[in-house]
Amino acid sequence: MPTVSDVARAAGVSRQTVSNVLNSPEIVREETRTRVAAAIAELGYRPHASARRLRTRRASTIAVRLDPFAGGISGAVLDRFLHALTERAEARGLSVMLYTAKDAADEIRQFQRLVDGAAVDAFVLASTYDGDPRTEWLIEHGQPFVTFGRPWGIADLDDPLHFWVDVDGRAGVAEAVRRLRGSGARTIGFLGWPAGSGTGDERRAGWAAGVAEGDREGGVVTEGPRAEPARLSAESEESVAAARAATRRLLAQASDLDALVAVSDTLALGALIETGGSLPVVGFDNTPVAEAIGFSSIDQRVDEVAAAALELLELVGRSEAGDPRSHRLITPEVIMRPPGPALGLVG
Amino acid sequence: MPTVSDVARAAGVSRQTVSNVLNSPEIVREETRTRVAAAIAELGYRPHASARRLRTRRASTIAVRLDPFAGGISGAVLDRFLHALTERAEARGLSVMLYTAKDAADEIRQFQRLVDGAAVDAFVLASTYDGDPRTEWLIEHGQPFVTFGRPWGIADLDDPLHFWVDVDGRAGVAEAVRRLRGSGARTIGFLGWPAGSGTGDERRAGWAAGVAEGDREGGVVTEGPRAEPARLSAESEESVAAARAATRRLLAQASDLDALVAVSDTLALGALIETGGSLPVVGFDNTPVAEAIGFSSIDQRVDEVAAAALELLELVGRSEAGDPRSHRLITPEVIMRPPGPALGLVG
DNA sequence: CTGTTAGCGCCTTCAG
DNA sequence: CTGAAGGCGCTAACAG
Repeated sequence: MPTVSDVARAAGVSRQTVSNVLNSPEIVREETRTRVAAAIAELGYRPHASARRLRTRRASTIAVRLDPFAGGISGAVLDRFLHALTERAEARGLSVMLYTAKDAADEIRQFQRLVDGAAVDAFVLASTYDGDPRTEWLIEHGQPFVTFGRPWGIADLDDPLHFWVDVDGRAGVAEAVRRLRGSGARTIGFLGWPAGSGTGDERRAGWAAGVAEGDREGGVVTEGPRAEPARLSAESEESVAAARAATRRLLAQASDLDALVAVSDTLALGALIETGGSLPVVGFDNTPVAEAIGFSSIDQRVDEVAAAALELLELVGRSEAGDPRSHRLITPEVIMRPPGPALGLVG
Repeated sequence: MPTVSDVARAAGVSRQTVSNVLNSPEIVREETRTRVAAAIAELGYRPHASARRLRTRRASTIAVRLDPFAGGISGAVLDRFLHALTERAEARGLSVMLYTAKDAADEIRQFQRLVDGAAVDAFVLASTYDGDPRTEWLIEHGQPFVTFGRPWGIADLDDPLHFWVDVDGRAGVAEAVRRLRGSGARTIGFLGWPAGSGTGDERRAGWAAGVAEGDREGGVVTEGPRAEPARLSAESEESVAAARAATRRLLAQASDLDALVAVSDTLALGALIETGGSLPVVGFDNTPVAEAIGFSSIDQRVDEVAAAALELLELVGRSEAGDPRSHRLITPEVIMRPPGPALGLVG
């Protein structure tokens, strides 16, 4: 492989000029630049990434953790995010490197390894939780990072050192309720996870807000039964079987249900199976199953998330306290699919 | 960060000795080794990956293409493979780097980029096809690679330069037929892709073999109707809707069907929906959907595939013509799940 | 704008 | 077994 020296010799300039043409072309005279470019093309020169890394002390690589495949229908969201991230990163001249970890402590050891070896110069984390030691470590060690998922500690939400992107589940679910009402549904239930998961609580709040909004519009008093959503909501673990049971409970306590919003496609599927498709159900994540079976779902728009994450990475370190640019909330998209016939569970 | 020189000074040895302790500890005297190790631990020294790469001209990194998310239920298999690969690679001191490509030509450009930049020193390709230009390029340029998927050109199957791992779909489907028969089914149909896809044809062949085997055991003459499988087989595109239509056709021409094997979980799902769960159906890929809904499926054992792929990578270049070690066929696992009630489509 | 000088941290000679 | 040089390919500083 030719090196900068070869190119320099061929173009009749110094090595440094070649380097300039590649890294700061604007400071090189037009004529010289084209001559060098010609030599580069002719020799088929390609910069040697390792050498550049050693010199610049930057890897132009971001690390992403790949969990040991949790399974479940919704596990695929992170994979989709990864696809999107890889594509966007490439466009910015960044590479994506993967690592795995058993737990947070193990992951921190991986941080050490990757940082010390200068293999990587930024991290993208998913699935953050309250008091996450990983973000603490990264902040403490001055490592640039972005999380997909907001920090769930209240005080951290505006931490200018914590750059995050998240999907506004609350807005998404509220919009789904609106859409269901638009197509005639009046009593809309919710199938959620047990309280305590930040994500799930947000989505439930979105449903409650959507229902309250409908009640106001419909002239229902705030104390009325439809404005008290507890009766219309049930909790379930993330499994189809549990979702079926929860749906049964829900129908028992609210036989007037017109439609359901579920916190995940897994739960939505359970509800669909249990009801035989007689009720419109909206899931969350717009997984391949939703598409295959043909039920409505809320898409996280991982593509936007990936783009935002990379934008934020560029700001890391340059942000002031309270800078709103240190985080980004993406509004998901409600994908409505015609109910009933497409499902084929009833007929 | 401390460097080898710092460690050497602290331990009172030369830089080279430190390097030896790290790379070929057996040639260093025990006592020196422990002294150096102590210095390493005390200073918190970590080798600098970029510097090492520059010197050794090896990246210890393998590249994997991440497709722009094809969607579909079965797309997840590659993701699962990626998870497994990352884990296994890490254990061997290798990193996994991702790239994307629009088409084969684009992918070859990526090869160029990654190879010339010395960012990567081996490739793992998935979804190979007959006359794949990618493998040709890699062989021509002496780049180590393994494919997940056998080369579908007949002449290439034993090419000692083409290292591949694949899942034995034929054996898997034959075993599924056997298992269905074991639980009482006598007339077992097949729902496949249109002929021409290597993978699909193999799976169909496995079904035909399994049926013929059952006929022999049952004392049926080879010319009998059950030994002529055409009637029991239908073709469908990879979509739930198409699978439902194909299932209808199949039932029309073979109303005596006891069970079905499908070439994919998508088609299996279509068959299940169409039959309302009244027939046992075995899918392929053991996707989360199969697990969630509870139907049987054939698992590709991506973990074994990943392990085999990495083993093969170590052999690349050292293999002689006809060396059977240049490829590996993994037998998939048939996961039987109790039918009917778990599905909940009927009751 | 261009050229010169000096390493980045490591490992592979080659002598001791 | 250990130590002394040299250089992988690149770019940050400076001097012209």
